[in-house]
Amino acid sequence: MSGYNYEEDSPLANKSNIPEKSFLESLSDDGLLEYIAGLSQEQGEDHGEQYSRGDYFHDKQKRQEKQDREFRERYGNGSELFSGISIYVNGFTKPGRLQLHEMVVANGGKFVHFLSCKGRVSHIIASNLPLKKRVELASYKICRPEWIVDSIEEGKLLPWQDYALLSDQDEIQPKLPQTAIVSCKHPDFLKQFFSKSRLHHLSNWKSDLRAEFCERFLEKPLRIPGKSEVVTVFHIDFDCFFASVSAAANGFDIHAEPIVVCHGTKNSDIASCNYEARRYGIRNGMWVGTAVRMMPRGKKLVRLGYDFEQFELMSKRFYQILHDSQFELVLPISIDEAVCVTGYLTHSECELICRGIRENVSNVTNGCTVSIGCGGSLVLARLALKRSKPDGYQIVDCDGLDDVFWSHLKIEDLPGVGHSLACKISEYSYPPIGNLLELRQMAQDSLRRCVGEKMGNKIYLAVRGKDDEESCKMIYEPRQFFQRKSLSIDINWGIRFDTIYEIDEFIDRCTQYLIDKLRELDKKTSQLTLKIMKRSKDEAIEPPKYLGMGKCDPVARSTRLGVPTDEFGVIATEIKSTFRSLCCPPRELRGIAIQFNKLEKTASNQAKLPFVDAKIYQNLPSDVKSEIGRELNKRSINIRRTAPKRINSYQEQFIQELPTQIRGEVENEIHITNKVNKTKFDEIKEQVAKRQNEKVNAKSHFLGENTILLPIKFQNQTNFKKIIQLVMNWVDGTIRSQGPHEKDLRLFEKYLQRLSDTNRLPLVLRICKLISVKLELRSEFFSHCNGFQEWEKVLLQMILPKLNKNKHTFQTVRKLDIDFDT
DNA sequence: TGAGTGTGGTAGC
DNA sequence: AATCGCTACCACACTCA
Repeated sequence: MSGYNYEEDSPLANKSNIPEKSFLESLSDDGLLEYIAGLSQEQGEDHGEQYSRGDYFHDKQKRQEKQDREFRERYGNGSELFSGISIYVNGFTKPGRLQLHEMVVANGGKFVHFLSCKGRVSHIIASNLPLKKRVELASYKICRPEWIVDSIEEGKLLPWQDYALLSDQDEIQPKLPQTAIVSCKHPDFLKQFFSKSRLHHLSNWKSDLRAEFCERFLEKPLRIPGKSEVVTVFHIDFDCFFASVSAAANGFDIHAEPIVVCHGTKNSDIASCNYEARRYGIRNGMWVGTAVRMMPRGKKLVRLGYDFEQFELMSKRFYQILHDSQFELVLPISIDEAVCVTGYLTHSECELICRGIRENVSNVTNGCTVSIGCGGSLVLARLALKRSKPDGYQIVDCDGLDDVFWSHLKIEDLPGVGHSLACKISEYSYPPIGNLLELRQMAQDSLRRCVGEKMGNKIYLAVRGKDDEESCKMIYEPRQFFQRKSLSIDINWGIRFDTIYEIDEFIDRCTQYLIDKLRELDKKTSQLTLKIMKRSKDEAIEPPKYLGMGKCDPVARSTRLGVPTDEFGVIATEIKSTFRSLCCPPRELRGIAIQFNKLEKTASNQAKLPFVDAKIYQNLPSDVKSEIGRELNKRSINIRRTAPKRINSYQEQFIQELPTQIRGEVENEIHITNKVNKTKFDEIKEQVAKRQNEKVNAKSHFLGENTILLPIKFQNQTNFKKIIQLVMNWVDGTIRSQGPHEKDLRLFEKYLQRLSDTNRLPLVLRICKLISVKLELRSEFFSHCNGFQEWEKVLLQMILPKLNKNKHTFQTVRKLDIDFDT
């Protein structure tokens, strides 16, 4: 170890000269937070009395600055290897903390001593991390110290991912033989399902690649070609990616046997099949059983499983090659596919590039092949790619395109044209259009009439080798193009529930999943959509595919939230409430999708507002607390729990969890109450209190326990009884006077509407009956009163119509009564 | 006429 | 044993004021 002596540098002698106050004041916000964290951290260690807080920290601060300067002077050969990187070392490491500190600082990096403030640390170095800490630091880049050592040795910054600290659990846990399927009622369902879902992986990879593109862009703004510039586009794509990679990983020769990648043996989707399998007519997306039947007698079809890790690894190497090539833009399309853009290149230059890439990729992926299409526009590159497959490349020049090129392309080869549009187009004229050569003959107007304005235009341009404006955005406004605009989760497999409560729990878990992602993005949402898949009438309860969704009717409903939010309570409650409004009997549900539609950046003043962890604050030596407290106060820095819980009063939390509609009302009520408190009209006050009480009780009925983690309980007898009690008192109290107040009545009506919207007509019926009985009982004395007549009107004009309107659904609702325990 | 909603289609393997 | 049918985004038809 180098000869640094910390004690030597301690400017203890100076301590009396520095007024304590000015020291605190002299620190930046970050510095202050660090100071507090440090103080709290060191509190447990035996420091001795001679060390007072001011000196201690001042020492530390000065010492560190000095150290860093010295390190750099002594060792810094001007290396900027770690420039822009700031590391934090956690726990015991080899080499040790001090050595790492030295290495990083000497090479232009920053060394952070405390993890007090998020965002200041780019990497965490650790050799071993206990599970708890791992969870706590999950959002950081955590890698082993060898990353630093090796990077210095190599003289270049190595990818930290290669040194990522794997959890002990990951390593120790033995690979279990196929685990049984976890039911959708089980908390681990989502995790297990996603871990095996190819589509989930494809979607996630795509999002990650897009996010990475944006980050890259932010770091180093790319040169975007001008719209008038001539560009060359390379569209590069693996040949049957999953099949190739799985085959290579399992030692199969991709050319020798027909291979498919799938889970099962019968009604399982084929994610990918090699060209050998395609010779027999097998296609991606087919069921395995169908494919097996297409094989000639005696010929075997090889079935391989998914190896998502391997797919990811191969993709990483693929993209690495593209990034290392001299493209101006590398645009991610999917895990195995990218579009690369350069300025004008000659034909032979293009050829050189295509060959180079194909060879490089094959070298690093155990012989997997990519095909490349190259042309002067996105669409030409893509069409050329189609023609080049498999295992080839094609460079096309717009002017030199012959009829052969077009006649070999199918309508579905056009980007954005799938099965549905292809059918529409081919059937639009007689004889049916079969290839792009024929489609080129179609007039722009007919095309637009056939497939719509935009798509008609797009296709018209596409068959002439030109991109439409929308597709161009990928090149000319890539950041906007790859920016995420929504966030959602879809589950349409394995969904089999019996009760509404199980669905509530499931919705809670989905919501939590989304919120975690939302917070990672530092965003909030202001519009939600719930989409469900409901078994179509007359469809079998269990479809051919095991736990599949079968034929379903999709239904969607969206909600606007007044204020963008990332609160679990608000969102989960809203979704659960929306689910009820869609009237799907629990057993008929086959799929759920939840979307966050309008994403907004978390308000910057809120996001950046520094805060001190309450725990840390509590740990401070008591003599400093008050002083620190004052300083924090002065700077408007909050003390709060680390898991930010912004709701502090019971009432607020309660309101947060109400569905928006009701929330608005309750908030309004509270607003009125506050006003009333000022004007002190006792009578009104009483009325409002009563009304509010009634509302709150009504909400308790909806929400049951107020803990967000508990399932919503609808059968809470006590609460419903309370509501009835309230209503009855209300009727009693107003029957002999002027009748119900209009405002009260409106609230009451909304409550009834809510009940009927959420399939609880029996409750409405019960309220109806009780009121009717009450009126009957009172008719002898009060039938002449205004109030009596008003109530009769309510019964006949408001409540009964609701029941009648829903008569047709009453039958099904009846069946659900058991669930609602009325 | 413009804004908002729900539906449908497509893309990747 | 089966089986893991996701998810972001655009365009359109429709409704409402």
